[in-house]
Amino acid sequence: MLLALCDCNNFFVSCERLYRPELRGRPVVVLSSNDGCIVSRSNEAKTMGIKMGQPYFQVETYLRQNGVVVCSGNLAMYKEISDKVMQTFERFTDTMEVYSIDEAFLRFPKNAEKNAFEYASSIRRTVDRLVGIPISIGIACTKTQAKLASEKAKKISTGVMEITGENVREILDKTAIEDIWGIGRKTAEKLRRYGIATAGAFVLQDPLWVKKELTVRGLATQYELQGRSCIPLETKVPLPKSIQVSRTWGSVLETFEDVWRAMLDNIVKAARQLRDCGLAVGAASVFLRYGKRHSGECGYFTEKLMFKEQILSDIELIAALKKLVDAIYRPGHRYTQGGVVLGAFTQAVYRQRGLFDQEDYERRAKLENVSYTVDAINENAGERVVYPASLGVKNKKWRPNRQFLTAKWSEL
DNA sequence: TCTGGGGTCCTAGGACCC
DNA sequence: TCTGGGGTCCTAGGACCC
Repeated sequence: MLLALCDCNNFFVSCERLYRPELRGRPVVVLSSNDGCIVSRSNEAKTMGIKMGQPYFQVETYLRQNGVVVCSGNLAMYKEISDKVMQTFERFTDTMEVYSIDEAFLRFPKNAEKNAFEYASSIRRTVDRLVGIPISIGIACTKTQAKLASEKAKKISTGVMEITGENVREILDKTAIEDIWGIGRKTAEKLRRYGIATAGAFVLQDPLWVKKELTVRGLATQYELQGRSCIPLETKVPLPKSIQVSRTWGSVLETFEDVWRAMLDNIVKAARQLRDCGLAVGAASVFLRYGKRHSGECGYFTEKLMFKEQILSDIELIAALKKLVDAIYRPGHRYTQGGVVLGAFTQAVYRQRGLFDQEDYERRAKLENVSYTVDAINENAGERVVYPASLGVKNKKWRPNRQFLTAKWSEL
């Protein structure tokens, strides 16, 4: 079995360049929500030493002085482009796992295994022609090896790298332990303390020791690097176990009215996701964060609620969570961020119906129909045209900042 | 003035059960 | 003097991923 990890190069920057071809060849960075941190960099920007995750305000002057183009993140746009990339991948396999917005694992068809390199090259050409996004491809027999191969592929001109029985040894010996998928900062530090600095040294360790020190997941990583597949391809999109929507707001909020409006926007977004997944929610929590997170006094309030019966309509969810937000809100704080987390799901169609509540049941069904209808209208319109009046029409000062937005929705 | 947002899985420890 | 063995469920915290 042969797996390929297809990974879009500098994905968000590449998306921006689709709409602004004049940015090709220039240093470009894309910012996270609220123009907070750098989350994508062009190769030119990487060469200049700009770091992933760097706070924008720290490098603002440097970027301006050095002609780096700055873009506010536009996740809705990137998702549309991602969908087109994934659709293109589907031409090349019937067994694929969409791993993230810019990556997918593809199982190569049997007849492609002999000419894997050529097959991968044709995937690259096709995606470039049909979508215009550059990709790198790593080929191997396990996911962990394929991830590693794709990292190596990014550094060579062909954009394709295959790990085989012949070259695996040499590649692992040249790979720092922290560059392995599944080995994070803490684990890498620990392994280095034991004198294990490369992937090549890691695979030689006693599996029992690895399991004891790094748990079963570290063991899986070790096996995968050795070529034993332990992490299966997840071809079906799993239903989420929780849905979280939170935002750092564009300005500090202090009154309950402001905070509630901002939270309402999060709740409506979360509820829409819930219904899109065909789920109903059994428990929810809200949180409010105040103060400056990285200096001075700060903290957060949070509270959780279990529903007697699982619900999914905006109206019911809003009513329940307003009480919760009311319970955690305390005047006199400078609120900067808030969010909602939904959990304890069941599939909406399989919900248990209460025994003694015919009237409630009918009322609930009506509210749910309202929500489904509103979803359909908004889906059709391509954006949110129907929403709770209490959200307000103007004065949305909680909206995250997006100073450098490339395109407005209407122009896409 | 200013540092994102959204997930998953694993483990340990406590409560509780027989 | 001395106090078993086995299990489940829940939660918090840690670690990892994009």
